[in-house]
Amino acid sequence: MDVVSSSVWGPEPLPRVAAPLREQVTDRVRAAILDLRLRPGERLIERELTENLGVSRATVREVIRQLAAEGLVTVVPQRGAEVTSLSASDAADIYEMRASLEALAVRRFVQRAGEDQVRALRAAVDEIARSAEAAGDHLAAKDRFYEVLMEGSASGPLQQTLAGLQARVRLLRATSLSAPGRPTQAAQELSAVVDAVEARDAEAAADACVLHIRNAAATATAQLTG
Amino acid sequence: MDVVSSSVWGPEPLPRVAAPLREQVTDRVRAAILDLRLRPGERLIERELTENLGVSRATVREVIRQLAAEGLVTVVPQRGAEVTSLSASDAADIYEMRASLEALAVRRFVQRAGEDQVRALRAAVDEIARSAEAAGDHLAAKDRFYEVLMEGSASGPLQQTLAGLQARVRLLRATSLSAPGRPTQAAQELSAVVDAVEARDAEAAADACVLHIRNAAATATAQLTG
DNA sequence: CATGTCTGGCTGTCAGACAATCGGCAACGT
DNA sequence: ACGTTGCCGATTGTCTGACAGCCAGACATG
Repeated sequence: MDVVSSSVWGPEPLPRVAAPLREQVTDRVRAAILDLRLRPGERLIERELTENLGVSRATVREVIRQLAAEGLVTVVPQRGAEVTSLSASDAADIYEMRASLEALAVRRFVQRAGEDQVRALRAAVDEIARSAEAAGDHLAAKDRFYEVLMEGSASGPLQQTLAGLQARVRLLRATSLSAPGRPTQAAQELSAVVDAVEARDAEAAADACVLHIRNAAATATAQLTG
Repeated sequence: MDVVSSSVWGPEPLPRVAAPLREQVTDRVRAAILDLRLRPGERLIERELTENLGVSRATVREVIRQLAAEGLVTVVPQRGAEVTSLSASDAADIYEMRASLEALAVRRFVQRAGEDQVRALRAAVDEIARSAEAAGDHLAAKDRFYEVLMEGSASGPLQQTLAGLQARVRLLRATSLSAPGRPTQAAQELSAVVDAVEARDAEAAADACVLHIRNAAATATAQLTG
């Protein structure tokens, strides 16, 4: 057998150490939007970005196109880009899609994930519960949960789409979500999902997942329309 | 009342006569990909595009980012863009997502569409059946069907996502899909969907829709793996 | 035959420039 | 005082030209 084969160097074509500048910039701006350092409705002026990021306008424009395609910014012709602010009906759309697609992802997780991945999922949900009581980093905990879920279930297109939906949901946090007591309830709902996963019951897991997102959507839209 | 109000100029904010150059170019390239004049795997060289389309490289690059985000082209760092060629598992992913999301759209169509829209849907499916027998323009007929469906059901994000999935499915046509007799069967399946819609039975319609896409996926993957 | 080396073809990124367009503001006439 | 009109600055849309860096394949070499 060839000396340079197998998994000596790790599989696959090298993690591409130095990402293209354009992607680094994209990540930074996306992070700024998701952290609400750039608030929905706020305009993104090309010249400002070139200055603050130290890249040329051409690069900035490519980045904006990228984020626009992800739905995080909206470009108004002849006026430029601004951080997307979602309408109530957009929000409803997004939550419905998430319900459908995450149910799909969960079903797959049940079918394809190994024991260790299930344990990791349980650990993640425990972490969420803990951060719901004490004031831990709730956000990071939830991210961790979805990270495990995705790794064990989604490939390619599904993962990409779900990531996009998650990101859009975060935009809604601008209008402060999470009613009192919601975090704890959310943790319980997710725990129910993992219960079903551990029992290897795909349909029950999917249903629990749908329920969770429906509830999340309910409190969200309550805030939006209220 | 204001002289310049009402429907003298037609309603709504003007169909935007002159779209930004970048969008015209995007549409053209996308069309070329969807018509398979650019085949999956084919490289898109920036200089060639600038010459053939008569626009600058900067513009071409923005267009490429856009199409990359839509999943129609894949950019390999330091090598450039090529028309996406889908793996079997990608295809499976996409069909599963379509099943989930179109079921969603159909449910909504039942709830929200008016009688005239239901009639339009029936007309569209009849047209598909006709073009399945005689060698009519099968493609256009199916497009028409989805056009009606989308108009009556989807708003914003859902519509955009589904359009993206449809487009990706078309990429698979490169590896010639449609087994013998498939078009006729597809027409029957879609007819079943409309039957349920006419009966205003949302769940039945959604189920019929899922069935249709599962069958489409089956013949598609049969071709891909075989 | 295996190993270096070179070179052309592209991409990644930049700077600078110019026209077209939008939005607001101020001058204007009534 | 108030609605119009016309102008100006701020920004986007697009083009040109340039240069470094990377990749693959041709070529030369031992």
